[in-house]
Amino acid sequence: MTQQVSGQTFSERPRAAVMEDVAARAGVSAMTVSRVLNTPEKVRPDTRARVLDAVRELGYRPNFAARSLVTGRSGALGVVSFDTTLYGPASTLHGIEQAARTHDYLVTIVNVTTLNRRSIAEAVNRLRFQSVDGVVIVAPHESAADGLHHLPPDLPAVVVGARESLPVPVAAVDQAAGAVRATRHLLSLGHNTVWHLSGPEDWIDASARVEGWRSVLTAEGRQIPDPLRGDWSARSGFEAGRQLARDPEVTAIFAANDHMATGVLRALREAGRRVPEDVSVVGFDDVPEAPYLWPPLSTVRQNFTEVGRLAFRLLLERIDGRTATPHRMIEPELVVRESTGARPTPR
Amino acid sequence: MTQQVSGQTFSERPRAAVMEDVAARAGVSAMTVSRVLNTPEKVRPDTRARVLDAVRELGYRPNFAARSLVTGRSGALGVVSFDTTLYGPASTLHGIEQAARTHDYLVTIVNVTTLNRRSIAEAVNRLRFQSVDGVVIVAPHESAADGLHHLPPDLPAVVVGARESLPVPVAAVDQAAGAVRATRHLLSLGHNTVWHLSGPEDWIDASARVEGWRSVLTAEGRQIPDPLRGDWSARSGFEAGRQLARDPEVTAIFAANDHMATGVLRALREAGRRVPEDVSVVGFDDVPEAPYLWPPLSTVRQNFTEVGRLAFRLLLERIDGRTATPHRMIEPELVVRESTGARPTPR
DNA sequence: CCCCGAACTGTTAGCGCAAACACTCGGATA
DNA sequence: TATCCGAGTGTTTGCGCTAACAGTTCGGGG
Repeated sequence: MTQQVSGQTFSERPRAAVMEDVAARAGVSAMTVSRVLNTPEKVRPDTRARVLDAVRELGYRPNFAARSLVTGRSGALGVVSFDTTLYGPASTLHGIEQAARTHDYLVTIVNVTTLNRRSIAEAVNRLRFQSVDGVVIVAPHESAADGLHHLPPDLPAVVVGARESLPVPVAAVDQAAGAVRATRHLLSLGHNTVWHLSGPEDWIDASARVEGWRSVLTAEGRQIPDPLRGDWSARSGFEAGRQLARDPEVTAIFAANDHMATGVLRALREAGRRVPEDVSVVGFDDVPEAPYLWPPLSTVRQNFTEVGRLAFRLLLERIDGRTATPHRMIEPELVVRESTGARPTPR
Repeated sequence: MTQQVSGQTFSERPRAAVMEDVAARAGVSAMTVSRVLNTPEKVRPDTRARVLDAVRELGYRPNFAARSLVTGRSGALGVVSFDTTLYGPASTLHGIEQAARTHDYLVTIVNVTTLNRRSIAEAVNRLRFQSVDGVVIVAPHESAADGLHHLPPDLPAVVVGARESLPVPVAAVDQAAGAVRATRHLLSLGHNTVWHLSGPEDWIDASARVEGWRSVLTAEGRQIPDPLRGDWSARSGFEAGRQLARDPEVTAIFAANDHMATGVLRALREAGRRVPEDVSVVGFDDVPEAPYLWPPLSTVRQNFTEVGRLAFRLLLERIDGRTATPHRMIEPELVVRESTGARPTPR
């Protein structure tokens, strides 16, 4: 059955080696090869060596589909995320992937455009049928909660960034604590109160930051201005900033993320209000460019990479059947730069 | 084994339905179910409807592992990327994932910390081990070229952002063309020449932008200043900006990305040089916050999402055995905002 | 010297699906 | 009327692997 001219009819290359080929070459049964690969300690050292030689010589790689069909395991993890172009989710994903890689897991991602019960179920199902061993769900929206309460009970899952206690472990940054730090910092500089530009309504991080900010003002007996609402974008920060710039009472602004703070900075400039001489501004996230804005932005740093690592650790505990820590918080850190200063002395 | 009320979202059933269950419910054989799913036109409409009803009622989803075992396909794609927290790679990944999802492909990612022959081979092998149907390699480094020339010939692959012609299809943005546009724009505003802050040495995008910039200056017979070198970060932009601010000759700066441009803007401010009255600045990328910097940054927009989509399309052609377009360029677009203006009239 | 169990290796079966082939049946064809 | 045809469906088989169980070997205790 010689192959003649090209024709590309059938690959002239011999088929990829399968377990049986390795077994034949090593003079053992396929089962022994399987054992060498999965439970090497149960095979006599010299047999093991012979098998491993054969594996190497044939360039054998086990067929993932076959293994996964019979074991129900895949060595892959699923990540359901909302929008991986945002700085936070992208960094979290990166942290998860990094941790997974060092433990020989692969990461499969599914982005969803909306977070609700149906979209989460659908994404999880897609992953489940790819036989992932577990899923991490990055769910920064309040509206995701419903979906998170109805995850399939037999699939190890971990949630990143959810608020309340769930039937699954949660890894999150303590948003409220970050907001508390930002607000206290501004008050400590002498400002009478702090205006807040919050994130969009449905976001957990946004409302947690509002709560942290409000709690400090309440505790200190300060006036609590109505928070303005943005959508995380620099554009919305700019618009809110224009509004705030008009009010001479405003001397301290806490923006719920750095991009909005960027817009606020610009709006203040354009309105002729100097930062930090006239108005102090604090952001949230500590995006890489924050130190190089003008002026360098004081902000609250969230260690997303750490969150990703934590999420992976929790998931691994789940997969291995160890009882997992139910809820773990990572503390954010206030980073003071030059966008915050003492309250201007009233003339 | 009665089902309780249940919110249809996930089956409480101990075992998920398999094809045989669907077949039994529809009163047909498993093979017919398989045909309904794969080649519906070969099944009589009423039979097809009965089967689809059964599929819906049982919440049946085919088992990927089993299908993949028999077809040799997995419905998963691999993406090898360098650093998915950078804006460009993250957006590209997002574009790939989006395109893949609409075609019912899943995306598995592997990040590498360095791009060389070994790391690429290693990443590709990990993916291959998972039986991905093909891989997209996002390889923005010159040093990746070696690895890209030695990809396994039997695995469909596509490269994003490589420069030269490779044995595999390439999807890329025409970086040089973008640089040409930015440089021409500045010259057309009356500047005598344009200073360039480039990206790090090993990056293809960086050197392509240098070439585009240099070619325009050469063609127009302008003085060609030594380009400064940054590392994409706002920090490096800031440092370069301080240096440039000292030289009164400098009236036009083309920074190789927006983050560096952000740093340049700040350095110029601090040195008391106004933008755009004294110095014009152009960036590259059009990051979301670019319109909200102060002043709004003129820049070159790269449509990363489109690149991702293109890469997926090329890969799909490869997988399906159609002859793929070897090299496809996407044109970047100059976006003029307020950081560029006429050359200051020399006193 | 035999029996027994631990350590190792082999055999059988089947995971869920689709390719290949076999069958059925009604209508068109000669 | 006998035959063919082909659309529609069923049956068999095996993809490559591992779980479960069945042998085999070997050394030590009775």
